[in-house]
Amino acid sequence: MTKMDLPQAKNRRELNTAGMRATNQRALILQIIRQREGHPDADEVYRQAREKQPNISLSTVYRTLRQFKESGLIQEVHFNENHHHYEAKAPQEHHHLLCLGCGKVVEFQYPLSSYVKKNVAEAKGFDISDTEIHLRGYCPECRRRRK
Amino acid sequence: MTKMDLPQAKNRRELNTAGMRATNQRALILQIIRQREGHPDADEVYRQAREKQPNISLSTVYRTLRQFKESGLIQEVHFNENHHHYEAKAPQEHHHLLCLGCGKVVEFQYPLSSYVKKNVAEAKGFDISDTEIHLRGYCPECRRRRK
DNA sequence: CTCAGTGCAAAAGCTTTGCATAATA
DNA sequence: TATTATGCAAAGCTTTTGCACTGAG
Repeated sequence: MTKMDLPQAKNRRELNTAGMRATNQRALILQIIRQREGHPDADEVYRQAREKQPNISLSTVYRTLRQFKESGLIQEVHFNENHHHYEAKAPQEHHHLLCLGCGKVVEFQYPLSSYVKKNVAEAKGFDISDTEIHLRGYCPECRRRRK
Repeated sequence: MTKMDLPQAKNRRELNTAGMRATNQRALILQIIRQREGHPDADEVYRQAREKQPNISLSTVYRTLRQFKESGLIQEVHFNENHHHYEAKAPQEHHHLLCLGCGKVVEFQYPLSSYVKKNVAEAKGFDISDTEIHLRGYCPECRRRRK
């Protein structure tokens, strides 16, 4: 057991608020996703979690990610792959630019989703809760390499 | 063997043009994806293909879908799931509205992608080849049901 | 005739599940 | 103490791969 740090304590409270028991595993997983740059998949979260809690199981990671997603703490992102990636629910809505060459993911913000949401959703009568926009292509480095 | 119909012949020529051998399996799979409404996954394509060609194997379906995707004949669509869906490369760029209640997928067109492509991509130096936009929410029927 | 493509079976990756044990509220 | 959550192992689903055989060019 290492000493409890502040973000951990805050995360625990948040878990309780969200109606879940605040276990060490959940607090850790939430912390990992929030601190981490990028968009880890389940296995990356698992590997990082084991550094702090060597006994944590992959099932727990999967179960936890699913729950966090359902309660809105994190978001699932779907890239070109057969598995999911996750990111903390961001305060600012943003979207993703994927490089088909090196796999890099760049985030961008654009005052576009609320616009699309309003126009398209209302046209079809949908009540939209989530917008995912991916652009795929080649980043500057890969463009140069491929030239 | 049923008599050869015209779309089949056209598809065969197209396969040759794309640099692949025009096998019955490929012609059939291409036909299925093109004729079909919706966004079948590999298993749906497989089941439908077996009605015409009972010996076709699931591996062939997977291999073929991957190739078609790589040569640009079809596109992969990523919904909320652990597997891929496919659709014919459409003449008109369009995007998807997903209902979280009943799973329905509605397509919509929006003069947005070229705009986003131009503005966002250039900002980051990307060369964009593909735009995927998903809106998730509840369709009119499900909204009523959930009320 | 040659080589790309296929079918089959087996393996590989990702995710879920059943159940006994441990930890939270 | 009463659940809820965890760990482990096993199973499930989607996708890929190896190899001998078939079929297109």
